[in-house]
Amino acid sequence: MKKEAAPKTEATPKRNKDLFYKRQMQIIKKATHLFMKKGYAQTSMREIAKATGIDIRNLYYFIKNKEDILFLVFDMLHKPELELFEKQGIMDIDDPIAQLSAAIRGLLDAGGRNLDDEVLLLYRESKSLPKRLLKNILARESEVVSHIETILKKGKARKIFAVEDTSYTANLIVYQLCVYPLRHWNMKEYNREELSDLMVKHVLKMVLA
Amino acid sequence: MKKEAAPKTEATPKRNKDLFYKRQMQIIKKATHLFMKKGYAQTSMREIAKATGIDIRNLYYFIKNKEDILFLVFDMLHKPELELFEKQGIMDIDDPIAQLSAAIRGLLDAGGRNLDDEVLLLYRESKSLPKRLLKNILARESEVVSHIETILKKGKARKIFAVEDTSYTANLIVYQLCVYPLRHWNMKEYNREELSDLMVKHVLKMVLA
DNA sequence: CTGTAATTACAACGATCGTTGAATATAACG
DNA sequence: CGTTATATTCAACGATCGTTGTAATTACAG
Repeated sequence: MKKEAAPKTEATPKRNKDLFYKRQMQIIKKATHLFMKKGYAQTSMREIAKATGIDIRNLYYFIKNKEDILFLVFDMLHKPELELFEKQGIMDIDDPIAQLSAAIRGLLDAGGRNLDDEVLLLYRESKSLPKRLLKNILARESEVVSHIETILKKGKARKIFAVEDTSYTANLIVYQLCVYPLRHWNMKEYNREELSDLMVKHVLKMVLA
Repeated sequence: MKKEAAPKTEATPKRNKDLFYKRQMQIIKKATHLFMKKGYAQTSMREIAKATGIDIRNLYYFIKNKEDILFLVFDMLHKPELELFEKQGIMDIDDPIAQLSAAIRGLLDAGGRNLDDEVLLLYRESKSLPKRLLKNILARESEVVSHIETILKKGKARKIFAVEDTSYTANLIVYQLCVYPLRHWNMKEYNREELSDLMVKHVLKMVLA
């Protein structure tokens, strides 16, 4: 409402960066947990301060403001998903079926056991971010979708997959990975591994020629 | 935090009920619009008052408190979905394929053009409801899932559908109906009708033997 | 017309929110 | 050691939040 500055935290210490970013990460992690549990708007800065053991006024030395925390949280949550495609060798797998399966399993395990509520957080709190930052976040997610679409196109070209609209289906696949966090109330019966298998099967049935 | 009373609005006028519920509905509709646009926590009672033209203190004559409004909003949004199965003849269709297709198209058109953001609201703000009310809301949604599962089971018995876990797939189908509202940023290319067709095709491909 | 119930008009409460500045202590460098 | 950069300690601000009670007014019943 008041200022709309850069997402960067104002203080940029030149020496001993480690400690600064360590504290920042400490804040982000605690905030993530609180945001997931109570929601962004329902979590006060005082709660974050208490959870981290850092005084409220001190908090503002490490982060710019509350919105900045939310942005940093999203930033952290999406990192593993992108690294999956960039650093790990998924895009190098030749067989489209094996590649798609690996991508799905990889994305499901990307955030460890966290992914569950993390994605929910993204969908839930995206309206709390200013448009500029939201676009930044969503652009990252679009990258993931693009990677999936690339796999689909290759499979389609080899006549292994039969998908009408690769963009739509890629979106649907990424979207499906969040069924559990978003609909946990109806799906308590499955554990992570069962769910992985079910998803791979469903997706393959959906795209196979 | 303070009281946890019944979800019913305290005042129950005996005569001239119409006007009372008319005002209540007026509040709910405006609130729905505000909640969808800004989010529940970010919408103040004063904004609702201003939007309806009713004084803040008078608002509390028609509704119990802010949470009550959110509950009534959800209550209103889910009504068309349930009526689709109960009042309309979808459950009477014999052919599972035609029945499933009709159910999907019906659910997509249930809320008219509203459905889009309405579902987003449910997923986004469910944590703002106390557990008791949340369970009530989710139970309604489970009814929809149950109806879908019934259709799937019939098709499976007739060997028209091939689904491993009807419960999971039913959840997945209902879930898929909300792709657009939840991922609108990536899917601006499709209009409602195109999306209807795509969904029916995808779902059928997913369940057909 | 009279009495009763439904609605509106009206202001103030305590609580909590996000945010800020200055003075002091600690650690790193020459 | 002395200087400089980094980190911690501390209290108070204005703003907005959700909520409440009572008295005056309207609409309807007999």
